[in-house]
Amino acid sequence: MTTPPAVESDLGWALGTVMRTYMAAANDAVDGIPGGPRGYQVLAAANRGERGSQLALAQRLGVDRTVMTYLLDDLETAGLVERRPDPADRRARRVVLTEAGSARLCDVERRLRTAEEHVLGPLAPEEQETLRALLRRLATRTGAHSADVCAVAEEIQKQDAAVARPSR
Amino acid sequence: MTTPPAVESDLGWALGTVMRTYMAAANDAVDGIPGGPRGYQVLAAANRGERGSQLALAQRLGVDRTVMTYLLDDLETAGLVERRPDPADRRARRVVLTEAGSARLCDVERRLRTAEEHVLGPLAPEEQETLRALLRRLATRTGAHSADVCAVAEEIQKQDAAVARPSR
DNA sequence: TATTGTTATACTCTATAACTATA
DNA sequence: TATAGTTATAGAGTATAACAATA
Repeated sequence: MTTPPAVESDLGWALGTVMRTYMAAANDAVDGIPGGPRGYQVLAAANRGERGSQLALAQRLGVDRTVMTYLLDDLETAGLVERRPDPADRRARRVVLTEAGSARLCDVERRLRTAEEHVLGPLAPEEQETLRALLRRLATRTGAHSADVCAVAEEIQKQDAAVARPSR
Repeated sequence: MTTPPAVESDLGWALGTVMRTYMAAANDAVDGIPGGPRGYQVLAAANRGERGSQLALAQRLGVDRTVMTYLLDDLETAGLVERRPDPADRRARRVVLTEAGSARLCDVERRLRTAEEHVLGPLAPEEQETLRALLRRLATRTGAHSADVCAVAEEIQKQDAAVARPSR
């Protein structure tokens, strides 16, 4: 009835707050890049030579494929990327970095490193590395089979049933 | 010129991916609550008895104060909270939980715990606790003086100058 | 004059559906 | 028939500005 034991790890609030702080810093760092942080991530993917389709790229960034079209339109207009026909599949396009895009990416990555250091600033260096590693593992794992939402829903319903039965 | 050393800790991508995964699970868990995850956080704040203004609450959640109005409208319509006049300041309103709101909050918190466990599932128990602790510290710290964006911008400009000078 | 909260309006972002061209 | 990509339209979410009440 009083304050409950400590339900308050409040992962949601912490994640959201850190995310907002990071987004504010990142938005500042990628200022001028069409599409903001996402535009940067497209540039980074193109630089890595990831030759997946636009669809695959969109899924990795967690956006709709139509959004990717607009994003690439803007990046192409800005002269940072080019869409070239894929010789293997004439439906698909390959996204490649222009020289200007490459230079811009290099510049932005430096700014982003600075921004990240500020966001993680409150933690000790080894703690920063721990956090990065944990988040990275979580992201790659959950990214792999991202449709576990169904499993969660099922388990919740099971619990609902279990709770509804005895205590009422 | 080749792949750079390892700029690829890619904090931004990892944070974004984990955030999306969590949001998907949380949206499911708070299904039915007006305003979704934010509605829940308002309930949780009200339950804690945080008697700050709507404005303060909005800032904590990182939303505009006008959004808070709509959010509270919906929560009040659903009979989960009430707006009562603040005796100390007749401009302000106090947000208090109704009995139904309290019950609903209890239910949702159980669902959220389950969802969180699934999101953090890929990590070992002690790693989960480490991640929670690190995020919490980061959130409270950065939340405290959240306007450090200016400091970041300044430092970036300094670096821009330093980079532009010698290598060009 | 500054601040809390509300309302109305406008804008941005995103998804939906329909279309073209390839496979 | 199914898929990659584009386009147009509609919708949700959000911010902006103007307002009333109070400090």
